[in-house]
Amino acid sequence: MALRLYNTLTQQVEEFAPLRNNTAGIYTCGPTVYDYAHIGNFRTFTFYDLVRRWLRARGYVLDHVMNITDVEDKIIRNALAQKKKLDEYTAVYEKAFLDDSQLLRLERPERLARATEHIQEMAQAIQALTDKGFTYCSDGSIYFRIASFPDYGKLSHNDFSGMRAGARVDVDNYEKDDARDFVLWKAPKDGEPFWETPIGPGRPGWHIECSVMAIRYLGEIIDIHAGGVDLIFPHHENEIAQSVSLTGKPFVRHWLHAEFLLVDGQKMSKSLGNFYTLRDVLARGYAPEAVRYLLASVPYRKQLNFTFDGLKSAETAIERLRNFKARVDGEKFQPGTNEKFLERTAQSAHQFNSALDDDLNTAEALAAVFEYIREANIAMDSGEFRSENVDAARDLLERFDSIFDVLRPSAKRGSIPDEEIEALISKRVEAKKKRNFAESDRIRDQLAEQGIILEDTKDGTRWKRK
RNA sequence: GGCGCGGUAGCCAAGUGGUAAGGCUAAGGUCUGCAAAACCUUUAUUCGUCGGUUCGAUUCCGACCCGCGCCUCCA
Repeated sequence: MALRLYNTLTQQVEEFAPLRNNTAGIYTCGPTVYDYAHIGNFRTFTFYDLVRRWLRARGYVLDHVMNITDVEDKIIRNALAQKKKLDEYTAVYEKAFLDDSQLLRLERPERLARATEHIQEMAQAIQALTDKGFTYCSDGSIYFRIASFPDYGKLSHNDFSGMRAGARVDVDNYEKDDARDFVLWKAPKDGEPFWETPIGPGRPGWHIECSVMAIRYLGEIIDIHAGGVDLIFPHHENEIAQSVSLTGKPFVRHWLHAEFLLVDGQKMSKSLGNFYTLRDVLARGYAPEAVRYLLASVPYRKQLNFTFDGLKSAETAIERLRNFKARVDGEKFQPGTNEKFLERTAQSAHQFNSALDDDLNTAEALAAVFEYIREANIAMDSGEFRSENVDAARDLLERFDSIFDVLRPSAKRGSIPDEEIEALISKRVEAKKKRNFAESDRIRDQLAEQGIILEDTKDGTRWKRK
């Protein structure tokens, strides 16, 4: 079965097929680097990562561009307050974003595109829109005239046809002809950074960067454009208006939107005090993989209520997966093949694939894996699992981990080295042989204090870091 | 008010016109020198409410109730 994805535009699940035979052109709305990204932002970014990984698993070559918005009102305000140059200010948060992404094992897109590095191209695009009659000027700023774009509202399924607000004043005190119109280019204001361009001095509005950079790197029609649901209106609606007006072609074939992460049943906000950055969560001692697992385990079109209980539950679930992997890798099985169980493994792999093909149903994919693990454990306990079943089990785990990527523990600082652990374990084995359980338990407790858990199996002692 | 998402066991959550996946938690048990890991058993006659269609609905239709989000800052 082919990969099927829900398309916000058509409100239907549609088969994915890229325009350029095997290459998927993807544009995702990235961070605005005015502050640390919070885990709600990372829910969406984790979703992008899953899209990437699953497309690759399905044989597509990725051509993925993500923007970094490094010029915008809040950035300018904060940079001014700290008396810093724009790029000096944004560099801190861009780095923080990339570091956090790495902790969450989010793959780097093929290209990261900074808004400030494409100002002249944006100016050109705005000029082109002006030449075609889609814009107007007001107080040195340039606006897009929504009245000139009849399809406005198609993505968000809003009907604006009856709505004709008169001239009004927006938050920036710029004059607009129509409430729906949005700014393409902002005239310079006192003390604020601006760029000299053929369309005059100023800085770009928010929406134009995505249209310009997407078209620049991916062509006029892109396969997938993704973001959070809050971007559907007005951001993506405005991107469509600009891009289609510019090229005369449909802009995007699949619009994908991730639902919100909630905290205490509400959208995260600083005023409610339910605002967590990744740093906040890790500072409480949770592993980054647990965050990744939690964010990935709830299908992206469903709101996800973040709780620390949920994180704990994610950690335990990961433990179970890792324990199983350790068993597959470390246990000695009787020689031979259990054909029936090979079939069972293939069935689980198929179930896993079908779940992800079905609009990235990660919950169902996980269920397939856990069900398999339970049955494999039973087969191992009863001796029905044979040495030649190991490879298939490993393949399944690898396929799982190529998407979820939680099996490898994150390095923890300050742990004792492996050799030291092994040495202590040998001492303990000796003590146990002599039935000196007091000594063997003492060693086990000593290791436990340092976060090392021992497991005695019929094939010897296995250990892991907690 | 318009648009969108959702209401399934203590918590998270999948799913189907034919009688409820999976994870976590809890209790009991098997295994173990004791643990750990693993396994077994138990936990929703029921899927927001009320109607309708149907031999049969959690799943389709209608109405209603509740939660969340967007409606020119926003993942």
